[in-house]
Amino acid sequence: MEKAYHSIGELAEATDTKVETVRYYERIGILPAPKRTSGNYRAYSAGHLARLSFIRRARDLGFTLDQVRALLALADQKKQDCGTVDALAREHLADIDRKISDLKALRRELSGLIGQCKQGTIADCRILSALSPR
Amino acid sequence: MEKAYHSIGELAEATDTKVETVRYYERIGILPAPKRTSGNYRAYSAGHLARLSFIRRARDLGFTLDQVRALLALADQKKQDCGTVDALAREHLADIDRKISDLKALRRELSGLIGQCKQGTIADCRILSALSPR
DNA sequence: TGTTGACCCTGTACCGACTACAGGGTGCAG
DNA sequence: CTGCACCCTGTAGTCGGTACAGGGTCAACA
Repeated sequence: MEKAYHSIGELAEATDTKVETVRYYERIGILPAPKRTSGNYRAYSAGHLARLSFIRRARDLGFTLDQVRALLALADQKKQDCGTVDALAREHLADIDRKISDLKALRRELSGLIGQCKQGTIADCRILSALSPR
Repeated sequence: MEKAYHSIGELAEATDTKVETVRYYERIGILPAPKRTSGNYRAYSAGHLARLSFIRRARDLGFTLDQVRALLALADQKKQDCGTVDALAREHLADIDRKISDLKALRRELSGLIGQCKQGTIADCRILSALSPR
């Protein structure tokens, strides 16, 4: 049988989170405060583990904590249609696409600059002049 | 003839920066404090404009303020070989490549989830279950 | 039984790179 | 001379944590 409760350290390790971060999530109200042991240690249930896993995974996917809050709120009130969730994800995908194309533009620009300074002095460094006011 | 001095608002507009950000740059010592008018307004020279343009452009390209500081220090002490600058840029390019591939992986994952929830209820939403503990 | 040492507690301050006021002063046009 | 846009300083807030300081708890081992 599974252990009924987990310490904060176990929870943190299981979800690849720092202990301080778990406490931070509790403080900002995204992870409910668990029961305490007689020694005042936090005692987390499987539900806490599930919720923290959800939060971490969504964070890994780049959702902000506010978006995670929204997703959790939706998940909590079941029986609604999940178009809202889909819309949230689509919006997020559009953000990601924007970032990717920005980074690609940046990459092109920067890689064009590299390797042009092999023996020059700062005075005629192409990277610095590319960054200088046009 | 060009105007000799610029107000903080003009400088900000010319470099697409917020006025508060310009003051912030001065406070952290990356943009030198300009002369003041009799009314205690900041009066920026063309040199300030050039330096701020440099900072903003480097920031747009994703350099941190610390990296910008390093670039400015190099640019200031001319006549050195610019291999250092080149190395800094190469390092940065590697960062960009990492970011791009991370985002692409994320994109794949997220776009696989989207569009699977057309008529379901939250109870069987694939996005939510993909986020739930495995 | 006593003492290590790993873990836990609270509270607060800090990070980067800004952003947003509050509460006041300046400068110019009508 | 009044109104308004702009400027000043100083401080606090944003996001998502991270890093202590200064203590308490617990289990194992001598």
